[in-house]
Amino acid sequence: MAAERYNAPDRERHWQSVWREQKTFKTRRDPAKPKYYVLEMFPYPSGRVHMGHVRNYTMGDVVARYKRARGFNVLHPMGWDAFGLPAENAAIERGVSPKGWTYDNIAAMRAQLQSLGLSLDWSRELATCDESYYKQQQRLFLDFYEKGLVYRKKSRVNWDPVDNTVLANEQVIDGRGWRSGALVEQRDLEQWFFRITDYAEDLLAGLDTLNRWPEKVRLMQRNWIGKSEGARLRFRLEGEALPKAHTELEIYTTRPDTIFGASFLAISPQHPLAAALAKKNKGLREFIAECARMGVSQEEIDTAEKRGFDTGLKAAHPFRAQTKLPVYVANFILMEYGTGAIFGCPAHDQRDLDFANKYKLKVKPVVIPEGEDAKAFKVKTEAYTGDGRLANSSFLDGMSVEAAKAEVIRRLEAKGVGKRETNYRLRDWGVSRQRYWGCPIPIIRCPACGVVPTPDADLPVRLPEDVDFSAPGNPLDRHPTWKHVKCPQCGGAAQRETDTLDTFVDSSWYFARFCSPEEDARPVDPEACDYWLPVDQYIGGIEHAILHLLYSRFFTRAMRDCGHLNLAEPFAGLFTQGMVIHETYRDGAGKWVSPDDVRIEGDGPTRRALTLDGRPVEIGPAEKMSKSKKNVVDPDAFKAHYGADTARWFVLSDSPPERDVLWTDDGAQGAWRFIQRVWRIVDDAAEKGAKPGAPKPAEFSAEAMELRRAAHRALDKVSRALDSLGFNRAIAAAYEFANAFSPALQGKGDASLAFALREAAEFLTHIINPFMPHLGEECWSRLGYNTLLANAPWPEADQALLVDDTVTMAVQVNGKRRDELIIARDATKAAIEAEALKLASVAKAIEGRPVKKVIVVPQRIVNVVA
RNA sequence: GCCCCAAUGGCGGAAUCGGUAGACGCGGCAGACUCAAAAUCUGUUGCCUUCGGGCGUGCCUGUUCGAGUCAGGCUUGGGGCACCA
Repeated sequence: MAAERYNAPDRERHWQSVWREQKTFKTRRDPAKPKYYVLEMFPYPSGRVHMGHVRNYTMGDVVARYKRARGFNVLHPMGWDAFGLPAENAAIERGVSPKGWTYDNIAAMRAQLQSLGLSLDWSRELATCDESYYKQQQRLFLDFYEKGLVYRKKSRVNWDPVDNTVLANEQVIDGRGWRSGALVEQRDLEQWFFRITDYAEDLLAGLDTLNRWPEKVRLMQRNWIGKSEGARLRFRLEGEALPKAHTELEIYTTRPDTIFGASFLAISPQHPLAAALAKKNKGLREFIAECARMGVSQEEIDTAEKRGFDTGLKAAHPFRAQTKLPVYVANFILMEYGTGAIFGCPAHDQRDLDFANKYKLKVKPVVIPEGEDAKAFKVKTEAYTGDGRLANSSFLDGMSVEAAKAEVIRRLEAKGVGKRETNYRLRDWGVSRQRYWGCPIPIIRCPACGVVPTPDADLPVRLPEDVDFSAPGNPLDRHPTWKHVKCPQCGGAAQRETDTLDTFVDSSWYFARFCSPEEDARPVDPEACDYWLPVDQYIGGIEHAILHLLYSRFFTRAMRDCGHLNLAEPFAGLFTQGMVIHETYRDGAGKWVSPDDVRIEGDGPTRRALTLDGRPVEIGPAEKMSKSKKNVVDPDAFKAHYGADTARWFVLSDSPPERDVLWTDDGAQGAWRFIQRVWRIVDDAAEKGAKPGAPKPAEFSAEAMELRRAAHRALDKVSRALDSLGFNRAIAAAYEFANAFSPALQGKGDASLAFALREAAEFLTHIINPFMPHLGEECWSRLGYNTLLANAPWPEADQALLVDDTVTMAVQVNGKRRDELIIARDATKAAIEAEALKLASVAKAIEGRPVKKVIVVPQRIVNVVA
């Protein structure tokens, strides 16, 4: 009887309802089983699931289902990164409430994700905008405050004039806001900060332990933390204009060895000394104002000239008091790094050299490259930053750079004018946002008592829902009553903090909350976290390599230090997945055209695209699917026709998961054909094969043996591929295995073949199941089981069946392949050599020359050297 | 400018250790089934060739019996950081 076509959409609805009714994926703590926590970065509830989501969540689901079959107690939860600007923009543009808009989107996306058949424990679902979630986040904020990890300071901030909010340094990309793309301005504002810099060294050292993270991400974090080792030292200042409070100037350098090459000092325009001097110096005032106007865009920084203003002050060299160095205010010195002041050594630093050349300052080489003469070595326009020997440097002469650094620091410390210091590029994390749709900062400011934490009994500090978005700025600040409260300490009139927390705070601990989402008395249940954490496999986009992953690492440490958790690193394994891309199309007028409105004709060089009514379309490069370029394939429409399994299978086939995958209609068709093929194979094998639990025959026919070998080999290959997240390789092995069924299904086998057919069909079902779980259940059922495949253990491959009795070895002559040799697996080297030399093809290639040597690598290769 | 990664047929990509390059998929070609189409199945598919063979993993050197894989030097593409002292 011919199999009916597999009706994917229908069967998928069926199996999803079975899983839901049986609560198949509800997870409980079970100390008897090894745990495995697999997590995909939770989505922002934009309202629609796109193919990128499908790929991301399918990867996690394959891992979750595979580990589950392998006997692990798997935690695989889902939630929503639900605070953020789009909800406010929707409120402004369409007059809807941010809360209503967000929860509607969540409902829509939940339904879409559920139709993908993901093995998620939906009972743990959370949204960061849930009161139950942000209540705990407010507790954490206050715990951090208590612990000294939160502080308030007036600071120069990155202000996004489009989104009307402050951005963290991490959120400024090329001088523009990461969301709005607007040119970022500098403003002075009172802001809340997390002391992430307290953990700079620990965050850096911890990277070395993360051996299941991509090296690329670790490197990016290492660079971001930006450790540099050097020295801080004080110069005595003199000069008529010298303000009383500034008789000394502290600078930071990573090259203390070049101290004798110093020819000037330079301070930032924002340095307190500059401000003090400017009070009595109009020219300097103007210079500083000019520097402040300088843009922060990439282009402006690149083209900006090194400029300085001579303050007239002189600084005494710490080791040569008679040497007086001029002190400049210079536009290239950052107040935020080191001490906001440097000594300039033009010979060995390019910026210092450019500056010195402009202002005709001395350029004295003090590090001489190997093989150069100290007297003859000159630096003109290229600074020498390499290694060498010290010269023109008093007590340092002849030393290596390393030795000189140590010696200078030793002497500075002995004189009490300097010390060794390590600096980090990493700055504290500014978390205040002047926005409505975020977690309120649970702080009250009282004119009498100052900063007062909101008492625990008053948490959560709820967001008011009667807010007005008609004017720009923060609706919380404008709200008639919300911010007015009584001071919890003195009872007097006080005000709430009206800023909300950066949404990156929300995503910095959600992975821990998933371990005990019902917990109300505290942010997390430490016992639950001890069992589930760390996340064993975290999966998400490379775009979070720095921000989210660094913040989460910081949060885990801070939570540990507040007694909530017992670990430092939240994510033991990290995988960054590639995007789903699609060709782009444009019509004659240059307008983007959707793939749905394009017909492709021809192939290779003659391949061309036309609109449905026959007008020519230009084919552009494959790019990330985006609405603006119209190159999107809608998962819902695709699923309705081909089912979720087809989409799941296709987005993981072809390309390695860390790389982009190109969506093509032909490729998707291929996945669809394969689903039908698996169904036919299993249906056929269920018909012709043995019944479930049939005894294993004592003898197998050659045909049966071949199928069994293919089955066990495929199982082994897929298992190993999945262990290393090689989804595309696992899929290739599945295809290869499916190809092996043909001979067995065509012939009229004996009982041993019937057994082999059942075994192979079961293996195929197990193998495809993590990718196509609905088809998996359908096949499992067709094979005669009334249990769920989702609960069935992964089969074990029989090692004895993985190897053949004979092997095919390549035979080379002088490194060139000339022939093959089929020989017993356990043949001795001598036997292999003898057989190889008997080959006519070998004799021919040798052309009568004497054989000098024969290299035999058993089971692999023979190389005859003549 | 500094740092990192990649490059394999018409296309996406395979190739635990240095050991038969091109698994698997897509596309192409040929055939079977069919009145025909769809669907399915079978075979074939790196390039050149005087049919002996020759050449092939971005380019050039090197190490080795043997290099996609290791080393040195380039080229091109992608990514990260960037006035960080």
